[in-house]
Amino acid sequence: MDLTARQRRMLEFIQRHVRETGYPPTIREIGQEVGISSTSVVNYNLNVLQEKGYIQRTRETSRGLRVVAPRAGAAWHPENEEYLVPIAGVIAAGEPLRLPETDFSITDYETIALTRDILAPEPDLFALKVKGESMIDALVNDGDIVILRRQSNAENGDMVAAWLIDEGETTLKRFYWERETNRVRLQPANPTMQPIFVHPANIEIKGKVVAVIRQVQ
Amino acid sequence: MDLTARQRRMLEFIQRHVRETGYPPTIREIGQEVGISSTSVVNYNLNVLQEKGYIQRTRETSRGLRVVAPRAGAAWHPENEEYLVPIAGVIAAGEPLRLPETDFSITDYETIALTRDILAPEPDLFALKVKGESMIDALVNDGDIVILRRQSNAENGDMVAAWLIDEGETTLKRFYWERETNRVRLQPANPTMQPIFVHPANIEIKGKVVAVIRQVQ
DNA sequence: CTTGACATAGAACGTATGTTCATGGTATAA
DNA sequence: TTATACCATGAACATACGTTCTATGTCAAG
Repeated sequence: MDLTARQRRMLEFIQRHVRETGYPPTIREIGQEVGISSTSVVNYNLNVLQEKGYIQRTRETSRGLRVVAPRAGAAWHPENEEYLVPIAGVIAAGEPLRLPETDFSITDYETIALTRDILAPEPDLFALKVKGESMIDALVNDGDIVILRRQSNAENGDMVAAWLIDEGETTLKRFYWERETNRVRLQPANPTMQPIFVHPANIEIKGKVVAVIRQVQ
Repeated sequence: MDLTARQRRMLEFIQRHVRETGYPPTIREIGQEVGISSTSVVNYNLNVLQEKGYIQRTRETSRGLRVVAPRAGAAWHPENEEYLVPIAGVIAAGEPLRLPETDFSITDYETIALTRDILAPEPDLFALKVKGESMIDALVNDGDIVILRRQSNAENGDMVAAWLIDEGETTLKRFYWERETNRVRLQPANPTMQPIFVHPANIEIKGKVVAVIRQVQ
């Protein structure tokens, strides 16, 4: 499912052209940029890009192109600065955090649009809606939306969404591995609250929190 | 510098078309949408729109259109979903909240771009950066960005930014006026914390909190 | 070697689409 | 009234642009 160098250049040029002019390039413009003299070759490669899911085409329509989600996670709207993050589900203290095994694409989920001012776009972003008031110690309340980067490990100080296996609990805390005692300290964001300590084998990290959005009332 | 109803519909259709398909419409597509049978009329009105600064055109280019900002200082660019909110300053417990007397424009301040998914755009929105950990009872921490609507009154249940005159303190709390005792209860968002009670004359409401954005780490 | 899948080139074709022109209606001001 | 600016119509035209067809080259599998 990989792209050839040519196809990658074509894809990047299409995105750049849309960003700079406001409309997609023609077959001939793409050919000129990438160094293809034949329109049929460009057309052929555009069809390949479409089959691989990178673009959508509209038949017999000039500039009938659009770049769609190139891969799972965050996806750009080429025409503007904002981008989409899939809302993968709900996070609640008592429930396991069930995420799709494979990469999930924005086409399968509700999404929330973010801007670069809020968070730099990157692959593997997803969002969760908070249910219940159990995350208040992380300064996160019912209804808040947390944006996470999918990863299964963490560095000290990261705010992570983790599943505590023995307790059967999902939690949002700052992660600190204490080497000397080989235990993990999970520190609430609220400095007035006490940390909890768990064994490294008892924790399953689901992702790193990179932003929180609260819509008041 | 005003637009006719037709021109406004054309502009809106162009924006919608770009948003939905990824490329601008043709002259004929615009005509069909707006109810103009003649391509020259559409062309004529497109030129008017261009002269008035609402769009840019590229000659002899199919779909060579782009919607641009209708005028400098406008709060949002019609071609994308995002819009700008001025960051008016800093909010901290110990400091008075000094806001400009007159309406302030985004040209005079740093801004943060938001999307409609986060908050519906409206006039009189502004943002404040939180300094210090004194607002933790409102589930707002150092570095968070709160989005407010400028208003000097509040309804019961609103989360407001208020200045407590006697105490010389700024605070973020939910506002409840208790008619029987004629006092105002300011309720922390964190349900484990206790409310405070103030006399109505002792409170100066600066705005209503409509969203909170946290960039973690 | 032959076969077939894949990538490329060039040219011819049809149509989608912007441009232009001749014409006319409706206002408002002189 | 006449003049003028503005807004609209429909048709003809030129070309920008997607589609298709034939031909060629490469490479791995049989």
